[in-house]
Amino acid sequence: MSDGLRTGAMRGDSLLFLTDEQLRQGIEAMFFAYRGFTADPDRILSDMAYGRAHHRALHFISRAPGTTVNNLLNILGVTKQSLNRVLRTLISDGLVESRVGRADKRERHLFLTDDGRQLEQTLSDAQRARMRAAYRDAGPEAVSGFRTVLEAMMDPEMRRAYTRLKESGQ
Amino acid sequence: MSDGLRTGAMRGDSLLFLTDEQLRQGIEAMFFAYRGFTADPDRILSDMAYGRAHHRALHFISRAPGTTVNNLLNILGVTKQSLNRVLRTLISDGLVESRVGRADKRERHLFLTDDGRQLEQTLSDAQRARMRAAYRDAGPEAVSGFRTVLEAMMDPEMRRAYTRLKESGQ
DNA sequence: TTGGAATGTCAACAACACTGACATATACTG
DNA sequence: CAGTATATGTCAGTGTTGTTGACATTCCAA
Repeated sequence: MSDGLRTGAMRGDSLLFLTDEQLRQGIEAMFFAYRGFTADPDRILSDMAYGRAHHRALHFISRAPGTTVNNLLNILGVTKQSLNRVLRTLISDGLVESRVGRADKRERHLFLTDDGRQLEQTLSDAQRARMRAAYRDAGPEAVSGFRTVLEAMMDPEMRRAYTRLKESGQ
Repeated sequence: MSDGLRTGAMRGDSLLFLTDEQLRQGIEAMFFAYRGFTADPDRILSDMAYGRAHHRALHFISRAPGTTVNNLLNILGVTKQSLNRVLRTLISDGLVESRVGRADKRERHLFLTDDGRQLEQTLSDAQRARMRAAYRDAGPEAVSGFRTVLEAMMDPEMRRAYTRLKESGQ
């Protein structure tokens, strides 16, 4: 790696980072890192009757309280049948509340209950702890590059969803 | 948290990248990017009787021909029973060859057949194309940061496996 | 040589995704 | 108002991929 390159440097030596070998290393890095990324919440959830799908639902409901089922569907990229199975258990277990829409009564708006918030917090804390350690080790410039590449890797539609969430957040 | 900073780069403005909001954005970026990361091979595989697990097996056998089942197990992080199901179909479909070990007859060494190599290539090409586009858009410095953060996010054991592969590669 | 460890296989089950079909309530439109 | 579209929920069936448990084979060391 190393490489100063960049500005006047995109010729000759450069583009080395686009070799098949470099790309393959990136692919493997994504694979191994994603395993770490999900490991901690998975461990916590394995003791309960929940799985990764429940975590994802809790995360995005927490992030966008009042979101509709349809919106959540699009963000998660699963079918309504699949999401419904997850939501049903979360609602009946009292972690998520579903309120009929005021403007459009067909819609259901989703909120976390106190219990839901608490579980989400537990999972989130575990995942953030790993993220924080990685960020700290890598430093701010690496983090910036990390986010840039991830964003470039998304499907355009998901990039829009991501950007929307990001802007609503801060 | 906080902690002994770093060196030149961490003063004043800094540590902003460690706020919960920043971490959450990183988490979401990982989620959405991973979807993109797997989307292209998944699309190709959905027409066949194979899935993502088959792709992973093909990838790592291609990367380390002659690897044993046990070694593959550790890299993939699944149980031997789970891997075995995948390998069985790949072998019976003539994409992977399993040879009994010479030194230790308990071991099976795995190799891709010509057909296996061809499918692996097809999947790999699709995945690399997206990776290449993302890398190109982001630039070499961002790529360097990307890899640094991913590496820091891995479990130590996986980081070792990753490093070993990386060094065997180039 | 015998017992334990390593390796791999088979069977059964669970989680979570998918498709397809259909029901219900509500909203919109001509 | 009638008819169509939308949002949600549900049932049934299927596929992939993970899990445990049980077991056979092979190797190695006491």
